[in-house]
Order: sequence, then C-alpha cells, then structure tokens
Amino acid sequence: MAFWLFKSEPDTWSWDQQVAKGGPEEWHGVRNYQARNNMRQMKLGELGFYYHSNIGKEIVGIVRVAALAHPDSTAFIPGEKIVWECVDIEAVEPLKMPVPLDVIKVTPALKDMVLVNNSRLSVQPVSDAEWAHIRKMGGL
DNA sequence: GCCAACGTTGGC
DNA sequence: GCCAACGTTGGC
Repeated sequence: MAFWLFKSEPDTWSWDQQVAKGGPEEWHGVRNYQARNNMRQMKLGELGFYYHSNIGKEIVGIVRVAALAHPDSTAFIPGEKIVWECVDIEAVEPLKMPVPLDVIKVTPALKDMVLVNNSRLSVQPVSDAEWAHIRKMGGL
C-alpha cells in the first residue's frame, strides 16, 4: 500500500469541487513523465493527500484511487499515439485542520518530502511515515 | 510581480 | 548526444 500526493491549483480544480463531484473524477491534464509514471504505479484503493498549490498552499484532504491509469481523454491528438495517462480519484475526507506548506517545511520529520524538495512535481509519492505524521497533524 | 527550479525543445 | 534557449510552475 503506497501513499501519494496530488497537487491542484484551486483556481482550476479545488478540493470543494472534488467533494461536490460526489464520486470518481479523472485526474487529467498531467503533462509530466515523472508524474505519469507515479500514476501508473497506483493501485485501486490507494490513498493520497490533496494539496492546494498557489492559493492556500496546504494539504486539505484525502482522496482514493478509483481507477487505474488509463489514457487521458484530454490528450487525444488525431494520428498521434497517446502518451499521457491519468487515474481517477474520489474525495474520502477532509483534514480537520489543513496542514500548510510552511509548517511542513519546519517539521523535521517531513523535511525529505517531495513537496519540500521538488515542489513542481504534480503527482508525488509519500512515505508511510510522512503519511501518518501529516494525518495526525491534520487532526485525523 | 518576480524569479528560481525544472523540463522540453531544437540547433549543432 | 550536448547544451543553450525558452516556457512553465509555484513559492515568495
């Protein structure tokens, strides 16, 4: 069981919209090979954090992988091979208290998080220890 | 709004 | 295959 982190600009697609969706939603639009490869490794039912970049800059909720990686329907160019893929995710529950980036940065147990060291990667792995730590900080 | 970090593109 | 130029992301 691996853990993940999904980044989204709330301007584009926010946690509230994800919740309002009430079910699985394609995590489309990822155009980065590392992020795609992470999605390919996801298994059904695995959990991830939902992070708001730019506005908020905090982890706000927990999502579940609801469909394995499949071709990204927004990446279709006639005559070209589809290289971009996405999983589907659905909202599970919000953190009772969002965990902001600046707090993560000053927490020694979280100093190796990808979010701290490669903030531009939009789909990231999270270690078991980091997962447990942030859950607790978030009041779950 | 600025800029650092990173990824991609394209000339050689 | 290298690397400079460029575009994008995202924190500040």
